[in-house]
Amino acid sequence: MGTGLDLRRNQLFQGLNGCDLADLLSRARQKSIAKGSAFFHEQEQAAHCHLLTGGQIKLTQNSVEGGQLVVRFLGAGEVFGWAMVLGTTHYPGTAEAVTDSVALVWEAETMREAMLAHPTLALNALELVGGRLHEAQERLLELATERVERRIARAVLRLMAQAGRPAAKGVEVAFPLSRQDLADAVGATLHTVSRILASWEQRGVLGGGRQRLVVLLPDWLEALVDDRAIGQL
Amino acid sequence: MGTGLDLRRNQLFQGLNGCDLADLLSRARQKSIAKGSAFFHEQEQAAHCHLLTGGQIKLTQNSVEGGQLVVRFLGAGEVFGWAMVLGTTHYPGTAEAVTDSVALVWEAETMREAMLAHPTLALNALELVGGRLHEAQERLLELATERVERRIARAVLRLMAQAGRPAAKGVEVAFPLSRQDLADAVGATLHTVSRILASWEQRGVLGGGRQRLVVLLPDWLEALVDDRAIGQL
DNA sequence: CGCCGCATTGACGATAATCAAACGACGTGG
DNA sequence: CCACGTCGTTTGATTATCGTCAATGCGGCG
Repeated sequence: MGTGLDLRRNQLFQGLNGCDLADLLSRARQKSIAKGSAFFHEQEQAAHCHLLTGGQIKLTQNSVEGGQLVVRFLGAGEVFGWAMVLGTTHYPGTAEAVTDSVALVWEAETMREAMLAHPTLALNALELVGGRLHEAQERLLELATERVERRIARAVLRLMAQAGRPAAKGVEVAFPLSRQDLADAVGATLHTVSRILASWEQRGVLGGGRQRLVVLLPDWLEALVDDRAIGQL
Repeated sequence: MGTGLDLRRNQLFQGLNGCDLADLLSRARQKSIAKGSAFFHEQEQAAHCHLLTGGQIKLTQNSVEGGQLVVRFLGAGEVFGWAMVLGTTHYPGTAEAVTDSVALVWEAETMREAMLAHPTLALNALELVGGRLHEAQERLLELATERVERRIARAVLRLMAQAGRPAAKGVEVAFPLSRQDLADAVGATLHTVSRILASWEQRGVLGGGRQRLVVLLPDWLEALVDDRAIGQL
């Protein structure tokens, strides 16, 4: 569709033959969402299944008294909002576009039928969810056992790996994210994050500014994550 | 097999016809593990898929520097240790028996073939993992936004729902668990958990002792979880 | 030009970790 | 059967990490 995204290479569609894929695609609808709006909101009835073909989104969950958690950031090619396919009737989170975004949308029922007809598709989905579960448990371990600074370092490295783009000096995270977002991703407050990032900036580990993040010394962050106390100054 | 566990009712096997189920079962091996030992350890090569038919186990993950997280407690009828089916080559955690336990064990490959042959099975698995993912994300939100006391309350209520057994007075958690286990389940230290449980005991919310837990006032815990500050004394 | 949302910074306080010690129950072996 | 040792638990004192409260600065957008 001219977006440069080859769906045959998508993890979800591996092993599916061309005709079947085309058939499945013909059953999808396209949905465009402007930056700042959402594909769906937490607690809404979940009847669809989404595949992001362009743009970037942020999956969030809200606790009763104001707390927010960024479940994950995602970019083109990733599946999301498929609660119904996974056996949940309501969306567990909100999918907000942080960039103008486009997604393919199927009726959950259509996707389930396709999986029954093409077990490969179901197995691919199983691996996909398996991967997400694995990640979630890794994060749980980190959140339960590590302190804030290291968790932030991990988050930054992940963002770099996922949305990194070489910049004038260092690697820029091509993803508009506020300190608040980062805080919500690691389970900390805006303030703590700001302080820590500021200290990293002083040491020349990081650059950036308003909604931007540029990693200058990834190795330094890796060292911080891989424990050892780092040669301080 | 005389364990009183009806596998036809198992979530994983729903919608599978009797013959196919019998066939699949005939391909399983049985494995017994004594209390204190493990079905498998974190980081081991994962070539199998397990279904607990008797006993109780504890799934744990260890962080580099000593921290431990209890991923989940589970009882008869639950699937576990199927990393390979979910696309991971090594077990992400350890499955330790807290009671003498028995499990059916398949080669991961066998299970994958069965899923290809019976898409229903794959869809059931997908829902199962979907549920686990959902739980994991809920825990992430809690861990990131709530205080220790409330997290403990939640954990206790969950344990009660999962392994509760009416006792002389109140409901006993039929699961041998130490304060340390509970601490590792909520991301706190043994000491903090001990203190909080002690305070609950004083108020008559809880009873129990060494490795035992008896909930006397579940409503009180629910109130604690559902926020509002509770009428103190 | 002025407002609004994002970010920075400081002071303070509290939650929960860490350090430290002792107790009680249970199981084991003498 | 009792003594002993181990493991789980309790409790106290102290500290530190991080959240809360508060105020100000900055940059973009209307």
